Amino acid sequence: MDSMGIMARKQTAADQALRLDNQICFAVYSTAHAFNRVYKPLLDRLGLTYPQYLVMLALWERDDVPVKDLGERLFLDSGTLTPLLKRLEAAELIKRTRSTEDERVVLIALTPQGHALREKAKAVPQSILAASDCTVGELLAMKDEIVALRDRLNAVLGE
Amino acid sequence: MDSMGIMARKQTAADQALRLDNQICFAVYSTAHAFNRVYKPLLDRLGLTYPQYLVMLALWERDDVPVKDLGERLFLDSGTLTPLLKRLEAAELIKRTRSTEDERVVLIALTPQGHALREKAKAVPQSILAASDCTVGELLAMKDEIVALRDRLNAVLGE
DNA sequence: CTCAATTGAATTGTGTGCAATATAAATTAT
DNA sequence: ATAATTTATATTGCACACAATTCAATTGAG
Repeated sequence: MDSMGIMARKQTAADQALRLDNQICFAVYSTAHAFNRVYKPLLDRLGLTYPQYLVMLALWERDDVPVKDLGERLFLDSGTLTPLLKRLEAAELIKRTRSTEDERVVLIALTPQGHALREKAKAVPQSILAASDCTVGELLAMKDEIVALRDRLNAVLGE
Repeated sequence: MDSMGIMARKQTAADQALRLDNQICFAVYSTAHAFNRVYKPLLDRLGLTYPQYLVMLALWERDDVPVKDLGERLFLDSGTLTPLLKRLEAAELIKRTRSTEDERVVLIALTPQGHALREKAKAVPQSILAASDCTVGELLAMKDEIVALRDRLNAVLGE
């Protein structure tokens, strides 16, 4: 109790930094969850989870790619992607085939159903935009800032 | 192939919105993971995972609270918190006791070790700040924007 | 006062996320 | 050409995250 009294008198910068409200990181973390919850009912209709949706977005842009490529684009590793991709294959949205050129490589290709799902997915971003209650311009500006932050963090991780 | 040719000619707004790079949501999602990876080595020294660290931050601010309270502050439910809190109890950082007033309520209190860990944790925010390579002002501004977005998303979820 | 409805935690089941390890294929170095 | 190293994916184990369910305790309407 004595030390608490002393602490209360000198609130250091370190103390302030430990406040939950001050942490950008918690802001990002909790916003990611909020997005996930908004996406859930929309993606349920497509039979996808949010990470699966991200994989499909990546594949709709470029198809017939190694797992490695997908991992680099989504910042995910094989421990995450392998089971996820097996579920997408079980749902017959993708096909996994080992490359003949390099037997280590597994190529991910969309099935006709996988391609077709893109049309149903087109409605999703609009609903998200509505839920965010922002203009496209505001969201894009914020996105650019966040991506810049992410890239700096990833740069530190790569030594 | 024919339909692809037609698609290429008329790139609609819906097509653009499905691009991975354009999704603020992916920006938030991937930044949360990047933060997690930066935090990992720092929190390993405290013996905490990132969600456990968030719980400790919350408890360092206010102690002796029901699980429900923690859940509301962190946007997490009992399915996530119950096992996490059991691990913190096993690590002797917190104590879980059923309230005598309302037997349904489980109160979470810090142990002396739990309180003590706060001192070691003070170094963490500084390291994160350094990794983010931003000024405090920039981070706070970005944090406020992201929190505003999160709150709007959560508002939609609450009907 | 009583019994149905509500509430707070815990449990169960599914799906990430990642570290650590394993394995097989390809590359390089000798 | 063969051993050592590197590379791409898979596996295992642990820790979230959340929907759905369960269960006990409390509240509230009649």
